[in-house]
Amino acid sequence: MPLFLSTFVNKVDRKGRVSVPASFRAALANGEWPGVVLYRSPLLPAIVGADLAYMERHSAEVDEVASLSDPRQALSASILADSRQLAFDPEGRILLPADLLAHAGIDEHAAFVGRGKTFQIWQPAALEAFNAKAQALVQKNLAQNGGLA
Amino acid sequence: MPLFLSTFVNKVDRKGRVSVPASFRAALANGEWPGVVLYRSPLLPAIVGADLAYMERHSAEVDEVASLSDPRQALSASILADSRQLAFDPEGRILLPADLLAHAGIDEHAAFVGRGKTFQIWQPAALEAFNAKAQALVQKNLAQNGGLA
DNA sequence: TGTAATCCCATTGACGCCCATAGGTGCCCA
DNA sequence: TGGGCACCTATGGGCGTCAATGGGATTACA
Repeated sequence: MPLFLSTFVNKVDRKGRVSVPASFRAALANGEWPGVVLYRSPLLPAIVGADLAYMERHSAEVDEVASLSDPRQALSASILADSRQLAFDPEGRILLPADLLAHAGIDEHAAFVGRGKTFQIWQPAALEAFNAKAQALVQKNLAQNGGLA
Repeated sequence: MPLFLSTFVNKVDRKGRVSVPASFRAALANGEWPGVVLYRSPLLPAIVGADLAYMERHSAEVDEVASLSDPRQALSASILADSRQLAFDPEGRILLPADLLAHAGIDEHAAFVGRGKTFQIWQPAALEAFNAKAQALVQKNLAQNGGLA
């Protein structure tokens, strides 16, 4: 099981290529296949990254019939359909598809954000705004509960 | 076990041929036989694609006697009866039978949709409509549960 | 003998591979 | 303990290869 930590901002070159942070590559390398799976987050303006094993778990949930009635299956199915398998080039880069770039609003730079078993790719400014909101929410919650983190 | 991911739209040429996406061909190649099995989806206006091993699993469910009383067996039996085995041509294309095309309403373009252990072939506009509905269902559910995907 | 399916060849455009450079960091050795 | 060096990561660009597509020719079947 991979573990994605920390945040890295890398450049998107003219061809749409980005270096995947070396530590993320190392986490992905545990699997059999040298690459990553990406799909558009259903709720956020971000791209989600995971390894093949993660997709296989989704695959196990999708069954011949159901799907339409069961929201959980519908989610897994739509993720499978939306995802793409991207291999690393010899330098550890991937080519980001145009529609994924559009979904996240990414142009010059891409921010890789570790989220544990998966990671996300954001447009840096959008990430900053999202983080600020998340911060505020956390602060408010801690104040209410008097918790010390 | 193959893993079909992502969505690809390919052209149907004048002769009724379509290129099967290279990554799907790779997933199918794990099996012994260079081709694919197709049948009409019982629920959706789409064609279902799978490998031979998948059909063998259906075959195992169907018993000489029973069938009609058990809905699951009945489904497997009808799928086996409706399915056909199509070989790739040297370029990796298949010739889509006319009745399958009619069932899915496919004319100019065919959308190959990964669903994990199987895939589907749709008429692109119909797929878009279906995806929109599935999206709405997913959104509603995620919003309610506060999940972050 | 006509219709249809399969094979073969050609084209093109995208993608993956190779090379080269730079900057930064950590390591080794004096 | 300080300096120098080597490696690794991130980046840019040119080129070859393969996937997708079109069309013609040959073969198989009715």
